[in-house]
Amino acid sequence: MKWTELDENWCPVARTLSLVGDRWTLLILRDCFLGMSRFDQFVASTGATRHLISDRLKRLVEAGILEKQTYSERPKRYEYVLTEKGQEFSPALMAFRDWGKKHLPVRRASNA
Amino acid sequence: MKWTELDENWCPVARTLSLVGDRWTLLILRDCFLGMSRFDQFVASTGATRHLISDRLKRLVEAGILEKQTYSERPKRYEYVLTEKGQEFSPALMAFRDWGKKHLPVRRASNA
DNA sequence: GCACTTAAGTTCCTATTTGGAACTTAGGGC
DNA sequence: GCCCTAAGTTCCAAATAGGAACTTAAGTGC
Repeated sequence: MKWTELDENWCPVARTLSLVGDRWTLLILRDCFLGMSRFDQFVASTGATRHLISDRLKRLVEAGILEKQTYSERPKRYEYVLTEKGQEFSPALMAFRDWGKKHLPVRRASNA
Repeated sequence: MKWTELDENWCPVARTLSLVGDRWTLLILRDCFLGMSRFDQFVASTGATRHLISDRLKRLVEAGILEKQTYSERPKRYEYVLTEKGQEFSPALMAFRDWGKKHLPVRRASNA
């Protein structure tokens, strides 16, 4: 089964995963909650390839989780902002954050 | 960047994703919360290949999220159960479920 | 008015992962 | 013996991801 086929699954968790069940997608959403909105910010922050960021942003816009807005007409420049639907994803990221803080502490002292 | 390189990231969300930021991994966890524990159950329920299930179960056990237990000595048979660390992942799945129920309703009447 | 820089992508090619089906191992049931 | 179950593993083709360079449309300095 392909993961995109999960979109009509009986289970709401599976349907959610068909949209965001992907490491880079979730990292992009994390960045949005941290206030980022531009292509190159996502590339730099996630460490994913431009290719991947491009693809994932498209999916997120199609899904109505992000909205592509023009912030400069000449030259044409865009940014991606969370829709209300996207905003409502925050409890999931909070849960990930809390679990990570508790169960996956960084072993290095203070490097970053 | 490979996703496994996220494990020492400064961000707890990223570190969490390095373990479970994968559609099949999260579906396996969902199944665990639904009471499933056996290899073939995961295969049937998720629709992933045996190959993938095998790989993801290994990772989850290594990460201490699932525990591999013998439920039959002869023939050797195993099952996978959530550790406490794994149990504590439930808020994240709840958040996914709630978001999916609200924003991704199934369009078909009642097929499954 | 040419070279350099920025932002947002796209393209190309290689490398890694995934998908699908068959095979394996160790018994049990008839 | 022959088929069945459970938990994997193996093999090969297909899809996806990684890396780096290229594109487009300006703006900046000189």
